Amino acid sequence: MIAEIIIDIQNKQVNRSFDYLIPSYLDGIVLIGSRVIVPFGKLKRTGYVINIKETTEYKNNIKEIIDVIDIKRVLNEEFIGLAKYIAENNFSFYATALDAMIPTALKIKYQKIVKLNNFELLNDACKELFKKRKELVFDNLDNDKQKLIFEEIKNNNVIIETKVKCHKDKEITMLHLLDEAITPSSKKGKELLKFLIELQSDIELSVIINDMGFSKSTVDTLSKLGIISLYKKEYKEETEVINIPDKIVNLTLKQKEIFNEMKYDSNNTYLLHGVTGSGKTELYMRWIDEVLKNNKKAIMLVPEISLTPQITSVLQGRFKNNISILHSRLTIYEKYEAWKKIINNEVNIVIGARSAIFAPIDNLGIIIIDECHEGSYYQQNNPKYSAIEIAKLRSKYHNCPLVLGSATPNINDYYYAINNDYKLLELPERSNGKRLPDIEVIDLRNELLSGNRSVLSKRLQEELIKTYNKKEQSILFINRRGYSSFVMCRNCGATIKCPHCDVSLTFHATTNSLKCHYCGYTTPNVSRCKECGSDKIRFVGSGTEKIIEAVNTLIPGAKLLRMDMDTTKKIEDYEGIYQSFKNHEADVLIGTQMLTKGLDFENVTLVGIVNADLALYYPKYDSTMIAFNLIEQVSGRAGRASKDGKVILQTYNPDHYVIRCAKKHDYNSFFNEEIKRRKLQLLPPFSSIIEILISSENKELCKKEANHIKDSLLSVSKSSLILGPVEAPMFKRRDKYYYQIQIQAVEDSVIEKIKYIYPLYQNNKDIELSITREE
DNA sequence: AGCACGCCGACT
DNA sequence: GTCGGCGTGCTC
Repeated sequence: MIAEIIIDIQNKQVNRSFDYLIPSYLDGIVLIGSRVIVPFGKLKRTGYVINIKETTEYKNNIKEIIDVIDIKRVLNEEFIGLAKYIAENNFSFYATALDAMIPTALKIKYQKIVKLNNFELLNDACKELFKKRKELVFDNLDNDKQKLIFEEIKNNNVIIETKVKCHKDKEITMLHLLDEAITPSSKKGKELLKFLIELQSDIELSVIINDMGFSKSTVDTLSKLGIISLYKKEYKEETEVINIPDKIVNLTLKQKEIFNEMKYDSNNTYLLHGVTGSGKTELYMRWIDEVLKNNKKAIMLVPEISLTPQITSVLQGRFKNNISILHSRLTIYEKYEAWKKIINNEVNIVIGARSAIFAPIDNLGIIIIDECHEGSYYQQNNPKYSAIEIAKLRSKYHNCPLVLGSATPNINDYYYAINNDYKLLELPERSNGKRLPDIEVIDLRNELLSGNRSVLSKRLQEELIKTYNKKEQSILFINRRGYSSFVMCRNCGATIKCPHCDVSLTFHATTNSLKCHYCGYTTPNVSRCKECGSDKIRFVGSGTEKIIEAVNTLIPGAKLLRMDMDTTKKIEDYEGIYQSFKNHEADVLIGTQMLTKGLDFENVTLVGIVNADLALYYPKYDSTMIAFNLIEQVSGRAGRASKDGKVILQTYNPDHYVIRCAKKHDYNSFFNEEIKRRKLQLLPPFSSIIEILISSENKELCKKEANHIKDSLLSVSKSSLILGPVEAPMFKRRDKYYYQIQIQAVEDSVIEKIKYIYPLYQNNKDIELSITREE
């Protein structure tokens, strides 16, 4: 038999299958989805079997498969199909796509162990091998003995198990200040000491070197002098299982109606449109329950940030140890353990972020994607794919329903739903009967006119005080981090920019430094303008720290908590802040995007959106939708329990339809406005859009190539609208320049051309292409 | 990816 | 004359 094999090399030139002969002793062992070792040119490489056939077209000498890696295959026909889809539709290599479906642990060190199943039935030569032992290391056996073992596998007398060498958990080196009385002799050493004294806490070595720019030798010197000590900290996630007791909630009439709409033996896509707090999770669990009753299994995807005790503990409470939770922060080994459990049918439910859509579940009964509008379901690279697309394919393969749940569905999804491509399930009310919080819109132009220079409007100030006095909690939302968005010289107007990227540096008060939000470049704060020497440097914009300052001044007694990328680098930080705010250890929570998602605080009655406009002006066609979603999600944090909530939204654009519709929590009106605009401008879902991002360290070359690409696209286009090339929203980042071309109303001829052009740049070291397609 | 073949410049 | 640069092409 002949095997079609994809070689595990991510390169355009070998991005196709090669035929190999399956030696007879591997017949029935090498299957579709097996990983094998093959001779490839002068080297040995691993390969994936994607098909098995009788004959080959290849005219030259065909080579034999050397060995199988997994006796029990790690992939099957379904996953080979998915990989094919990803490779052919997302501009990625077969090898990359296949690689994404296998747990990392299996790719590194593994050992095949031969275990005895039935000693008596073994042939004599094998009996000899097992005389003294119960198990053997397969790789230590010579070729002939291995062949004997293969026979015994087929007869089921021995079993092969793969043992993965446990990887040590990642360790990070920490720097600790021991004795600040000793003075180092070097200039750099003094600088570092001063920094550490000001910092008042331990810090990662990597931050000192990569972000602060100190050298390892400076650190070593201080360590030798006994000023600091270095120690290793384990970087490990202990997922604490908080088994909250399961409370069975009675479904409302509306919920019951929706619950009964589910057709379990169909591959329907359902769009569950339910406002925050409408009880979507309870429905998910009931559907899963039904599926389990039919001896089928379930996958549920949630955005990464929701993978915190809140939602997982609810599900764990209901389904106990029948559920496997796939964190992205699990160690390689833990992920492998979870994967093995799924393959061995020890769990029937998988919950996880994007990549959990590849969970090796064989008997799927339902797939649920919560908060389906979230961008995190798209993987940008290696390989590029949409978990929702994959979910649709798996739903077809298993003939099981797919549920997309959201309070603010993507325009496209809602459009498909009202056109009956999806089944629309509407859940318009909160399950506790509470109204959604009122949104009060504050026109910031009036604030400025009346002389209020604070980042907080008069009304927001009043409400903050009122809430504090009632001993209730508030959340302030801002979508910028750091103290201010940028630092500017009042005298000459110069801003301080990152030397590697086209962005202004952000001032961070805690370290008194300027940091590039994008590449992490950090430099000490300056007191004088580098251009004109003036000391009139001021901070423009309003980041988290500035708001904290304003609230501190407003209510000196209030305890504040901050949640942004600076305070919340790890999931534990997030959980810590979440728990502490939930326990009312602080009165006001101030933060960025992070706090828009899934947080459930009973005592929060006020939400302030400090500036709603920033999201509106992001230069992408769907920025309006993102802004609307953001406002809805943040508002949903107010008044979740018995108390009514209130939202204060500050904006310079009170008349914008996004703000008008969000004020009334009116998704349908927003949808109608938005779909009108999209129809007019020929944007998705009325056409598909392709964005080509061309990047290079050489600005001129980049521009030249971008124009070149545009010209060749124009030559095949009849009616497509080809825009650009223009400088991308962030023109320069990490020392590279970015140009973009946007294509609307994409024709097949243009797609074909792109498929032709893309590989041409694959091996180009100077130019990089990135292509995104939206339907 | 890795390796061979092949065609031009600066050296013992 | 040849050693070695890296452009191009091939691997079942």
